[in-house]
Amino acid sequence: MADVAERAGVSTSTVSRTLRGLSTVSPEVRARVERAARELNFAVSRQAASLVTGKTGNVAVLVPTLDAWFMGAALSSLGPLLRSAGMELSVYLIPDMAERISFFDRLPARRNADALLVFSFDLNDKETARLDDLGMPVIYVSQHVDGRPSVYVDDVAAAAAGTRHLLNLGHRRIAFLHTVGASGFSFSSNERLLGYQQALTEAGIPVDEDLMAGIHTRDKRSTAEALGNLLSLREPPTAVFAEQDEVAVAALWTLRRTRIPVPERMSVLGFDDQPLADWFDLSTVAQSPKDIGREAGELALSLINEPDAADRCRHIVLPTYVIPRSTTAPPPAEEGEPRVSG
Amino acid sequence: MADVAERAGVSTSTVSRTLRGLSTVSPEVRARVERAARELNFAVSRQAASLVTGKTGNVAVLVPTLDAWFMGAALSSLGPLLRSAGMELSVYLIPDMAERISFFDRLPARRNADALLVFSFDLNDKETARLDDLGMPVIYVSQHVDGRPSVYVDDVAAAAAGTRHLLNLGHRRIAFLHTVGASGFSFSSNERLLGYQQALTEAGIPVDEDLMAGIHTRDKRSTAEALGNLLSLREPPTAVFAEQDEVAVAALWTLRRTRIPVPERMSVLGFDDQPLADWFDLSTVAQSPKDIGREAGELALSLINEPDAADRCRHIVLPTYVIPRSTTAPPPAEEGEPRVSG
DNA sequence: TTCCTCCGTGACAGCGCTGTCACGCGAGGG
DNA sequence: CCCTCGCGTGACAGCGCTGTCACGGAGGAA
Repeated sequence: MADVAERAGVSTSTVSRTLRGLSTVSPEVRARVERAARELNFAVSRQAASLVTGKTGNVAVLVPTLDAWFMGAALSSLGPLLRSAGMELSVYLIPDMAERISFFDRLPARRNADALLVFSFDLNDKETARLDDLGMPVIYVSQHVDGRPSVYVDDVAAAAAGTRHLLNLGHRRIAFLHTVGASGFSFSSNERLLGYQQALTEAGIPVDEDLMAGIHTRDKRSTAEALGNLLSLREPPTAVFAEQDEVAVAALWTLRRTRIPVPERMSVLGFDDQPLADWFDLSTVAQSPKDIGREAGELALSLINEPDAADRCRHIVLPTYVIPRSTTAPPPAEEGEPRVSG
Repeated sequence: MADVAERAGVSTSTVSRTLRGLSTVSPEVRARVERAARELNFAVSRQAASLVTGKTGNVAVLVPTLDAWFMGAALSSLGPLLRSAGMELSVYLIPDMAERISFFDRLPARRNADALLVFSFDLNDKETARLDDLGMPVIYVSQHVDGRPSVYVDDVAAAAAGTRHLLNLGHRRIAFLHTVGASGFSFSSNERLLGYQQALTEAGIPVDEDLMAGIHTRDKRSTAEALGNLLSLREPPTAVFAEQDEVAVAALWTLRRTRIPVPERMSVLGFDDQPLADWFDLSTVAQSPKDIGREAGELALSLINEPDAADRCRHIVLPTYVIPRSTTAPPPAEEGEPRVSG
């Protein structure tokens, strides 16, 4: 910066003021400084600046994985948003328990970010408390914690809506494919199961353990086995509600293979509305990770700029939509007169 | 840090030495300092440290998107690797041309990272030159630039191998589904097309323009249209080689819908070996983004630690494998006596 | 004219660390 | 017994910025 100052014939103070866009610089000096900076290919050091201002210009995100569609989509809207606010994005990828423990033990994000976005973790109280004294705004994304800013969809309501869609079509035996062991999504997962159960109960249909199967994502055998079990029940289901589109598509594939016509003999409903769902014309419950990412980013920026604002613990709940495509229809006639609605 | 020093009854120098793990600290003092640091919940400020050392402790990655399977997988191995080396990961997401221009104009990564990994961009000479005087090692990933360190698979050879697999099965009319307009992957895309053409030429089969179709990913109609064209040719193909698994799966789905049996009437070969490919039992040409990410990360770390090492412009070429699954088989008999091999 | 104000600018301290150098002390050799 | 050596420690400057304050000069009010 001293070089720029010398070249422009001004002090470093003036260079600093110019480069930060402060208004108390005369246009002519400003032009000179900007030219000098460009000629010398100069960029201010964030490190040095942050040492003085206390702001790092960084936003950290804590994610369990980047493999999942949800993360990619959410970060795709978050990244450009932060950049346009002049912020950098630091990613802390915590794929397993060992990394998780080490993260919460050492909290490497401390002092190295102005805000932290925690994605899709099912944190325990101790971990949440640890984040509380991180000294920066912490925003919970795709999950919610009382008294802390959170951005999420209401998975319970969404799953209940999906279930009601099937109920309204006339289904009475509805299976639920529950994902287990997928790193980082147990929070949503549990809520979706709950929503399914709530909707059934509300409709006066008993929750049947036999109709709920645990699936290991990324293991296609697991889906085939679960479907095999369901199809060999004394009273098999007429519809399958999968907690994730990937699982729904795997189910679709298995069903087509065994020549069970979808949706004539079996309805299939997914959750998420990934591009995958559109390809397979899969009926699904849609959420928008792009919107979630954007809202979370905006909330982060607002909390950074005014840490004492009223929305210090605001909850932003984003909508979901049931999207009927070609894989859901009324059950076969012998199952009872189908009702037409929803 | 002064607080820790006071609490431990030592100087800040000693605290610094202890926390950096330097050996010239007596065990007893080390223990005292570590306890004090833990009690005060102290973490060193990277900003301040980097001001002195000139090292930021950051590795920046430049990516065109995070939606793609490739990026997620590559970063999944890169992230933990960097963390275990005590480095942070900064992501620069450049989804469109405007962001790209602005990135190369302002080079925000300058002075804020110790190395830059450029993923899957097809950079022009000017952009490459701009990165050259960034003052840090720049590693090209999933692409290659002469004289610069690069980590990639040989897409030409891989596509040629895939094509030969189909040729060896006896196919003579092989279509190629070429992806166009997918942000950030044009480099690989072009090389794969080239490999397809090379293998055909080598086998003495003329390259037929009619057999090469451009597909827009994430637009299922585009695949259906392309297949429609291919199936209505005077001499339709007996095999389809898609440059990406996603497109191959879309093709598979369209073919199953139209009751064209795969692989009996039509073979389908993908490229990438995403989890998707395994689900659909799709034959494919496999690459391993995890390995690519890991190699790139290791190369970055080694260039950071010894910038003048011999591998300043090393090219690391990772292997690919043709994985035959259930979607490739010899063509129908009327097409000529199938040869059995490959 | 004199005083005051205000705008644009420069000088300088200091943010929190690290690297260097100097110092004290006990051990070992002459 | 003295000198040297080396280990463990402390003092201090300085990394590249920003924020504060002081200062000079132009312009308006008294």
